[in-house]
Amino acid sequence: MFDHEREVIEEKIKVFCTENDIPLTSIEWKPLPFSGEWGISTSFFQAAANEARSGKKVNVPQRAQEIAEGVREHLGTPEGFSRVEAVKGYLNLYFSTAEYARRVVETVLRDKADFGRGAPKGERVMVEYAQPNTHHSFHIGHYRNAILGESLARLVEFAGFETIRASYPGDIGLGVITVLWIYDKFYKGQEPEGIHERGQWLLKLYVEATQLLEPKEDETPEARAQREAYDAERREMLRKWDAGDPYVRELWLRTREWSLEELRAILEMLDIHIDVWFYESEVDEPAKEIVEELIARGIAEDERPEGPVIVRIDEKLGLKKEKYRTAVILRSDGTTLYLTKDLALAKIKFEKYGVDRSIYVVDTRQSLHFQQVFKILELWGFPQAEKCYHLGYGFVSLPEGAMSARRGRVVLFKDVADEAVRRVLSVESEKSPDLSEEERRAVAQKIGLGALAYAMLSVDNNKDTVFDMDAALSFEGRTGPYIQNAHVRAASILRKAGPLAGRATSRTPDFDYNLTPHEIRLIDLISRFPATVEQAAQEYRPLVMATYAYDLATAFHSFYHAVPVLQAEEEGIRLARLALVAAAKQTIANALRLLVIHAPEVM
RNA sequence: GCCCCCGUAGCUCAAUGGAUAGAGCGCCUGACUUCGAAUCAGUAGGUUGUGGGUUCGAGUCCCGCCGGGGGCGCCA
Repeated sequence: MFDHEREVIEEKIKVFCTENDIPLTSIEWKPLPFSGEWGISTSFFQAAANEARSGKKVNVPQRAQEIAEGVREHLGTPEGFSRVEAVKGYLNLYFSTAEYARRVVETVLRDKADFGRGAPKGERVMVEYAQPNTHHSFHIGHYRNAILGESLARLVEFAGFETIRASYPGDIGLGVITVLWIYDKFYKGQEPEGIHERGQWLLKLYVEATQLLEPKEDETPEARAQREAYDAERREMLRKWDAGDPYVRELWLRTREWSLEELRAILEMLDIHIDVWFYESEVDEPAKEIVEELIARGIAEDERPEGPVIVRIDEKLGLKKEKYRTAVILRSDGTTLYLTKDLALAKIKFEKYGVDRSIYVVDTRQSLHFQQVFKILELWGFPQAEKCYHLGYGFVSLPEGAMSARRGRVVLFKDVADEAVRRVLSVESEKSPDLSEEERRAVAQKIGLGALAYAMLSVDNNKDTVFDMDAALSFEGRTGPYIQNAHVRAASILRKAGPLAGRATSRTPDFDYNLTPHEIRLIDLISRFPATVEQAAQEYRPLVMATYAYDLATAFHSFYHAVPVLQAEEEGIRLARLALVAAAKQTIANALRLLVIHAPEVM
């Protein structure tokens, strides 16, 4: 945000170093650790170390300090800065707060929802997430995936990438057929009312079917014969699906739609809007063609009929140790695999959608799978392969152990969301008694889902988590509602200010009074928002934004308590602080938006 | 056997190779006749699993070891 000032100073530092024969390599700026003042900082350890390496006998920390002092004298006090100091090898430049504060607030109030948006990057990125299997129900693990993917999509989009959101439901496979089988055999014609009821019912059928089809200990010969007969029926159904049997296909499409309806309803609730839907079943045929091409080009080896079609990735790359191993891309019976379909899908993404970089938000347990996909794409000759990225995340387990759809041991997202709303409502009636019933529900949903989203996004993605309802739905401390509350408090002040708020925001007031450290801290954080967006997007890490949003909210809450706004003595100060409150509110809202969390006016 | 991830306060987690390793929860102390207490201010709590190495500087990078989790030719 202060690039120009920085460049001017960098130029001067370079001149000083050249004149004094100091081997400066690069200048890197960091925000000054906050201690009541606000500014930027750089250090000279690198330059001093360079001298040491070139043979001069120097003590690096001492020499760094000498250089810093030299630079300080050379710079004097540049335009726009209040003071410059050299401490322990660091050069610290403190901003003249009045001018900088005004500039920050003015920028935010001018750009509004666009404050922090990066310049167009000229690249198209596709983020693939929301890949639940159909004929199941959406559980809390799927939720982590969806919220992580959506936050990432919003981040890269806001940072300046043209962004396409893709969903890839697994709509076929033995698990799906298992549900079709039991439905057709025992429940034909039944259909619960209600989108979520219907979706969840499919999961119940799956659990029941699994029990019927799983071998038991000490099973009687009759039971065993029964089970094997069931299994034969199931396999026959899979064969029929594969052969395009009209009856099985119709049944499959109809029940699949029940799942997809539920998925769409949940995504809608989460404010997620998918641009492109890929279905596993649709890439099956293209996948087969790809195998032929890879064989023809000598990348894959056909061991049929004795074995499958494979790619010896390590061998092709000339690696001695096993790393990517050998991947099977076609079963010996000619059917495709997960990997085959991902190859086909990647080709479609590159060629049909023209994506330059491709991000896969998928469980970290599949990291070998994706490494294999990316390496095969590379061997195949796609230049985009190096810009493919697997954003893995740790799986979500329950206090009683891993979730298991087969055993029906899952925590459904819908149940958690409902519970979240209930809990918010119970505290809300006392917090804001004036709301209408309708408003109250709408707000409760925003707060409940905000708590949930923040609980997911505030943990580094590669860590496994145990889902704890009480922790995830906590509203106090480092949580979504804490941040939302800062936004609400800002909104409240602006409402109470009446016409004064309009005056404060239409023409940015001056900040030429003695700012408190609370105000400076707040402005400091606001000014860091654009760089934070860039960093989070560059590193594909929503956590960076989650941490920032909390820090910003903390700064606002502290400011709120310590610094009077409407009660400030002079009108000039009132106006300036009102403008600052408006800027803080806007920045909090922008940050929350990137975390897929609503910023309500009241709560 | 090989590969990947993790190990930081009692618990859950942060920390582009930089200044005194930070938050939340929990514990204890204070602050609502005052812009909304889902808040704030403060106390206590650490040999960053361990042994080496690189570096002016290591929680962070490299190597070994210990502990936990995940993955590895026809599941997804």
